[in-house]
Amino acid sequence: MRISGLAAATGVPVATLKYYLREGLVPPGAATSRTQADYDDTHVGRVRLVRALTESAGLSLAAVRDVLAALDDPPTSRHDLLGAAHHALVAAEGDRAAGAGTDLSRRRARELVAERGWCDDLLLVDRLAEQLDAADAAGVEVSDDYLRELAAAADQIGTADLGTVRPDPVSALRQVVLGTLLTDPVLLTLRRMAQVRASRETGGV
Amino acid sequence: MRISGLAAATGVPVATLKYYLREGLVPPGAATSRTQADYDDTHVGRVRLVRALTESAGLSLAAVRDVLAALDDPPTSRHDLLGAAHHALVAAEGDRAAGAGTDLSRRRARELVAERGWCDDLLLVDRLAEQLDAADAAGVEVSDDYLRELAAAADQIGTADLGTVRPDPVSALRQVVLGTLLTDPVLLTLRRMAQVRASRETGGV
DNA sequence: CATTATTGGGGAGTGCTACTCTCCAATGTC
DNA sequence: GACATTGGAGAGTAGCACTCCCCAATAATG
Repeated sequence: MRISGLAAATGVPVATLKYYLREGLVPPGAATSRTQADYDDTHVGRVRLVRALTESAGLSLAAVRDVLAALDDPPTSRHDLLGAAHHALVAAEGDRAAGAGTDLSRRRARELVAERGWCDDLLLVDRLAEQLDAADAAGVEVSDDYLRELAAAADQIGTADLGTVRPDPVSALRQVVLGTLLTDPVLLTLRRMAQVRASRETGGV
Repeated sequence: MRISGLAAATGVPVATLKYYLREGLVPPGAATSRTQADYDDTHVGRVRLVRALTESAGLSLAAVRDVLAALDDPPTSRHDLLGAAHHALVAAEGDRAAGAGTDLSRRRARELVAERGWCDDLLLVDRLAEQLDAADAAGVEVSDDYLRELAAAADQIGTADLGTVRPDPVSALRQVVLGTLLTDPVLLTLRRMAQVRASRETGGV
């Protein structure tokens, strides 16, 4: 399959594919001559993956590149797999995290983590603290009780996420990283649907 | 307070505040002369809100404008409040929804909604269908069982969301819309934390 | 009252991202 | 042999979120 075939198979314009190739988001095809290369199904999958991560998960191309690099790498030691996965996830997401949140919100975050028996990954705790600060600054009060309920729901989700994983380390990494990124928007949509249901039940509002 | 005071109070540069004023994201201050206007605490709150929605919730300025417009409007009829809220939320988020998803995924989405007893808001169902398609295209399989678990967790969250609301209609709208937008990232962070916990429990992986 | 600083307003410029266009000689196809 | 297509690379584009600069009018200061 030549580049126009790849374009036809994925619905992505040839010019954009060339751009992805240049940027290293899609590996080059097998060159059959100086002006011809052959693309196969793995390329089709790659292109679709890039589109899904940008369009649905909302990642930037730079973030996509990081995620793909993490997936392609043999994850050094197999027991550090989830660590690698989260490194990829966290790095792929907001770089808007320079500061580390207020002392107060960091304490709240750390207390919640401790209460749940979660590990206190510094990156994640800091991020949570910043998000709590942002809500506070916007005048939205996030109570401890409410936060606990969110955490309980997250706990269920985390369990479900890991439940889908096969023991095979490479596909597990792929499954967790991509699955999480691609079902984040799904989760938020479900949340909105559930809100509508909840509002009906609590009366007309 | 003049514009420099507003800048000092919010940490946002004067040039940026002027830009927000021009774009109508922040209402003009009370003009005390042709070259002077007075800003008060409501302006400080507005600016902080804009920053929280862009930096933490990841909205574009255009989306922020839509959300603010929806909040400022008297919500026509008070019983359509959640409807207004969701209209604001949905409109504020992805416009990347032109198509409507595969027939298959739309059916899956509608079945899930029916199973949960949720209302089948067309906009939300279509969005969910597209997100499922994106995951599928990327080669990530989302099983029905897994989706059900996500929905169950979402149901809890939706209940918790509505539980924080006071019967006062105006503050309820504000609470739901802003609360949802600002705790979406919180929820995703908690999910990642829970994944780390789950991975520890299922063995070293 | 004179001088200096600041203000609101607005146009234009910046840096970044994700493409998109144009050109080229080499190659494939009919 | 004529024409279309390809890979490669440079340059151009559109949109976004600022950021800079200039202006005359005003406020603050001595």
